[in-house]
Order: sequence, then C-alpha cells, then structure tokens
Amino acid sequence: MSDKQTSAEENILRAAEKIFMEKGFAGTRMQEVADEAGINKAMLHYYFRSKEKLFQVILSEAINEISPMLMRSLSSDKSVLDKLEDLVSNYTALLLKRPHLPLFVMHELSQNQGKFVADIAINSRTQPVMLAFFQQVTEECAAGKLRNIQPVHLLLHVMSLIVFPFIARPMVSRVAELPGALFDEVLAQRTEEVLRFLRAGLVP
Amino acid sequence: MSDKQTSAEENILRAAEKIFMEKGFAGTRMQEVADEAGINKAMLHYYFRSKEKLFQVILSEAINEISPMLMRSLSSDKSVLDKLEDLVSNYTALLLKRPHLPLFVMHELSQNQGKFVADIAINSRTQPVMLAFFQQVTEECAAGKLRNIQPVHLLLHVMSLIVFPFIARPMVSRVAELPGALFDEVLAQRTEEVLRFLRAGLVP
DNA sequence: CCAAATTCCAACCATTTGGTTGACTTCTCC
DNA sequence: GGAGAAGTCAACCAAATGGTTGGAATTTGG
Repeated sequence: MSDKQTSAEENILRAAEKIFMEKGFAGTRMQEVADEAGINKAMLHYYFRSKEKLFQVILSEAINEISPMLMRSLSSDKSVLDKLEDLVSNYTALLLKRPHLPLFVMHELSQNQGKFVADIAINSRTQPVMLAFFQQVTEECAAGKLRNIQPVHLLLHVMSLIVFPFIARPMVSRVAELPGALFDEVLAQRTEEVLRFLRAGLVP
Repeated sequence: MSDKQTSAEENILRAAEKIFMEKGFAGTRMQEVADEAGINKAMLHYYFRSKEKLFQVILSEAINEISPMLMRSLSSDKSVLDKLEDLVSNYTALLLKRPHLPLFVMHELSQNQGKFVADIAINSRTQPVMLAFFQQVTEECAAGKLRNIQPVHLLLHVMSLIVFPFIARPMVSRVAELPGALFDEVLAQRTEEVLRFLRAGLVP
C-alpha cells in the first residue's frame, strides 16, 4: 500500500490523514490507519504515542493548509477587490485538490472545542492582518471605490461562496440528484462565477 | 432530565437528537443518549432496535427540516428575487434556532454515502421544483430582469451565503478570535446583509 | 564485524461499547 | 380484581478497540 522508499513516519501520517479526513476522529480505527499504511498497529504508537496525538498532528496540518493562504492574500498591497480575487482563485484551486479539507476541519473543530485544539498553534499575526484588511475595506467604502458594506460580512460572503459548495456536495447530490461528475464541472466553474458575482455586488 | 409527561419514545428521540447532533454518529455512545433521556440503556433498544435505526430517524428528521422549506420557497408564484428573499429569511431564521443542523447533516451525509442514507425518503417533487426554478431564472435573465447568471450557481450562491457562516462558526472564532457572543450578533445581521448583497449583485 | 540502538511485529491486555436477557413493575381492559 | 400486555431495568455478554509487551529483525557506527 505504501512505498518502502518514504519513511515509515511519513507513511503513517499520509495514511492517518486519509482515514481521519474520511471518517473523522471518532469514526477512525487505529487498525484501519495501520492497514492503510501497510504496517503493524503497534508502530502507530511507537511513532505517535496515542490516537489523540496522531490526530492532533493531522488536524494541525489541515489548519495550516487553510489559514496561511488567507493571510497571504489579505496582506498583499493590492486593492480590496484584487485581494479578494486572489483569495477566490487560490482557495478554489486548493479545494479542488483537497475537497475534504473544510468539512473535516469544521466538524472536528466544532467537536473538540479546546480538547486537542487548544494546543494547535495560532498564527499570532492573524488578528492584525484581519484588522488591517477590515480597515482597508472601510476606507475603500468611504472613498466610493466599494459599495458600502460591513467588512466582516464581506469576508464572510467571500468565504461562503468559495467554501460552501465543497462542503455541500453530499447534500446537493441528494437534493438535486445531480450526478457527481456534473457537480465537479460546476465546482470547476466556481472561481469565475464567484468573481463575476462579487464584482457585480461590490462595484458601486 | 426529562418530563414524565412526554412519552418515553419522544424523550429518547430528543435526547438522541441532541447527542447525535453534537457528536455525530460515530462519536455518540448509546449510554450517553440513555443518560440524557433519563432512562436505562435497554430502553433504547426496546423502542428503536439499534443505534443505526435510531440514528436514521434523527438524520431523517433533520433532512426533512431542511428540504421542505427550500421547496416551498422555490415553488411559490413570486419573482426570482422575491423567492430568494423568502429563502434567505426563512432559512436564516431556522438556522438561528437550530445552528447544528447543517454541519450535522453535511458530515453524516458525507460519511454514509448510502449506508443509512439510502433509506431516507427523498421528496420526489424535489427535482421538478428545482428544474422549474432554473427555468424561471433563465427566463428572467433573458427578459433583462436579472443580471445574466447560471441558475445552478445562483442557487449555490444563495445557499452558501446563508448556511456557511453557521458551519464556519468554530473556524471563525479560531481564526479571527472573535468572541462567541459577538459572532451571534453578526449572524443575526446576516439576513439583511445577504439580501442587500444579492440585490446589488443580481439587479442589472 | 560486532554490539548498541533503532525499527518492527505477533500476541496479549484492559476497557469500552452495542446489544441481550430474564425478571420485576405498571398499565389496560374485561 | 386479575390476567395479559407493555414498559422498565440491573446484570450480563461478545465483539471491538486503544494500547502494551517482549523479543525478533535491521540499521548504525565505532
């Protein structure tokens, strides 16, 4: 199941990532992770002391895959609209590659209010970047470059439009009985559509 | 923990709903449901043969809390914009009361591709209603009443803007370090903000 | 080349968990 | 009031699950 080339530790991490993301913490069996990694169950405990510890690494990785890109896009020196365009295209590209990411993170974060999560490092530059961006939005609104809108809601709008369709996939294919392949096409068009919609809604 | 007034069966259902929604299927212990309902664990199996069966009832209830409202809003005889306004305000109101609903449904649906889910009834009127709405959007676009937009994406936009913030709550309070109470306020303003944004983005 | 350290595993262990059983209690209805 | 049905539970069970152990295989480095 796994190359002998790559280190056992890395093997385990990739196996754990796959299983945890598919089934969540509670739904994951250590045996299944071991099988997926092609090793003995005892190895898991040899490299990562416990299920919790192993999970923490995976969840941490997942969060660090999400947050930095947001920070990078928001802290460039572009205009609000250009920043949002960066955000939309970068994020959609990421999610097309890693569709399980958001639902996994949201679900586990909602469960574990502080259990494992407390230990996961928060980038301390998050808040200032956020505040600066909010400031910029307010300014551009005042300058008439943007339709008047509350910064928090603007960010929520953008994140919603990008992320939700990936989370909603199982629901959509249920309610709309849309074949999976067709929905993939829709997802791929998302960047453009969202950008069009944003411009229409934001330019005064 | 529970009134002797209400039937045991209903007691169990409400307890199961609470625990399943908080912890998901895999994370839920039958003992915990029993405790929450204030009864013996054997009772759970007396009324609902197994954990799966009990869960199916809860998930089914949850889905039926979501889907019909969507159908009702979309199949009235109003204009597209008015339908969407109904949708936004009805849905936001629902989610303010039941904030766990979407994440629960999405997560379990993504897990159980067909296991329990196959048995849950789909309203057969779903697809026609959807298609009719898509048709109407296309018409109003042609008539110049709406900015040109693909119907699927329009619906995705609206659902995203409504639902995502509720799902994202744990992530937001993490990334933005926004106190929970403050985020509740933001959530409450959502209806208005989303409607403003939709109008701005849709009226040509 | 060999000994110490690291890597690996089959078998095992303690606990948890979904589910069952058999008896006891409480209704129901003639 | 009493017999049968429905409701309730303490105790129990088998399987699953996270984790451990003692030693075998392999790598490392002097």
